[in-house]
Amino acid sequence: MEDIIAKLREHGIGLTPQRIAVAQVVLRDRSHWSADEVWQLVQQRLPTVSRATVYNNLNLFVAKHLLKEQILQGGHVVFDSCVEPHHHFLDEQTGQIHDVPWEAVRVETHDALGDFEVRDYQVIMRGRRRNH
Amino acid sequence: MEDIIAKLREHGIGLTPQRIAVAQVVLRDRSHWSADEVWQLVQQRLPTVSRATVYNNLNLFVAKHLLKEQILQGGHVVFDSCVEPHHHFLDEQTGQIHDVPWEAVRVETHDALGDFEVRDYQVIMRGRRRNH
DNA sequence: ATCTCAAATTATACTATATCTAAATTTAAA
DNA sequence: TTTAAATTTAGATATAGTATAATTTGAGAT
Ligand SMILES: [Mn+2]
Ligand SMILES: [Mn+2]
Ligand SMILES: [Zn+2]
Ligand SMILES: [Zn+2]
Repeated sequence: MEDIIAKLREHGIGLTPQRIAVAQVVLRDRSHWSADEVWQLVQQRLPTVSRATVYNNLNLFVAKHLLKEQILQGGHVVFDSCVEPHHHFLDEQTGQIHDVPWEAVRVETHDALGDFEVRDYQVIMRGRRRNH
Repeated sequence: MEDIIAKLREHGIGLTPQRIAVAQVVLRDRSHWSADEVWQLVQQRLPTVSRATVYNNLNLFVAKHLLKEQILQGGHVVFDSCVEPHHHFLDEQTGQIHDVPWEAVRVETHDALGDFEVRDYQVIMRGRRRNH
C-alpha cells in the first residue's frame, strides 16, 4: 500500500483515490489483467469508478513505464506488471498467461537478418501446462 | 487464378465469385492484410461485396488452414498467407510486417520450462529495417 | 484554514472491429 | 430442371477503446 503510493510519487504521478485503487490492483503482484478485468476489480472497492478513469490510468501507467501493454492472444490487450524483458507462455486450455524468465530462453539469430536492426524481441510460446 | 481455384477445391471449399475474389487477394502472394484491407481490395473487383462476406471467407480460410490469424501489433488482427512456422519482424517506423524464415533464428530453452509443454512458438522482433 | 487552478473524473457520444440474424440468392448435385 | 444446402447480404448487435466537455477534486500558495 505505502510502497505503491511511494512508487507513484517517485514517477511524478498525482494521487487520487481512483488512481490508487487502480494501482493497487495492477501494480501489487505479477499480473496480466485486461482493462475490463481491472475495472471490475476496482469497482469492488470504489463502486462508482468510471470505465474511462480505469483506461486513463492504465494508459498513464504505461506512459510512465510502470506497466507494459502486451497483445498475446485473441487481440485482447493486457497490462503486464513486469516491465523488464521476459517471454510468455500461453496455456491453450485455460487461457492463462505465464511469464517465462528472460534467462530461461536463448535466442540466436542465424545470420539472414541482415537488414533488420532488432531493438526488442520476445518469444511467445503456446501449449499446455503439465500437472496442475 | 486456376491454381487458387484448385487449392479451394482440394480443401473441399465451395466456389462463389466473392470467395474467389477474397482468395485471389489473400492467397496469391506472401501477405499480412487486415480484414478491412482485404475488403477494400476485393471491392475493386466486386464493388457490391459485403463486409460480412469478407469476414466469413477469411474465417473459413483460417478454419481450413489456408490462412493463419496473427496478432502482431496494436491489437490488429492480420491474415498471414504463410501457414508454415516462421517468425516476424515489425518495423516500428513504417508499421510493416516482415516474415523471418524459421531457419534464421534458433531458440534454445535453458531448462526451467519444466511444466510448460510447448506445442508452438514464434519470435516477434521489433526494430528498424536498415537501408530502404 | 481558505483560495485557486491545473489535473482528474465522469457521463456520454463516438469510432473501430467483429459477430449475429434472418431473409434472399446462388451453387451444385440429383 | 428441380431442389436442398450453402452462401451472401443488410442491418442489428457486441465489444474494446477513445474523444468531449462539464464537473469535481487535489494540493500548493496565501
Ligand atoms: Mn491502449
Ligand atoms: Mn477472428
Ligand atoms: Zn508478462
Ligand atoms: Zn507471416
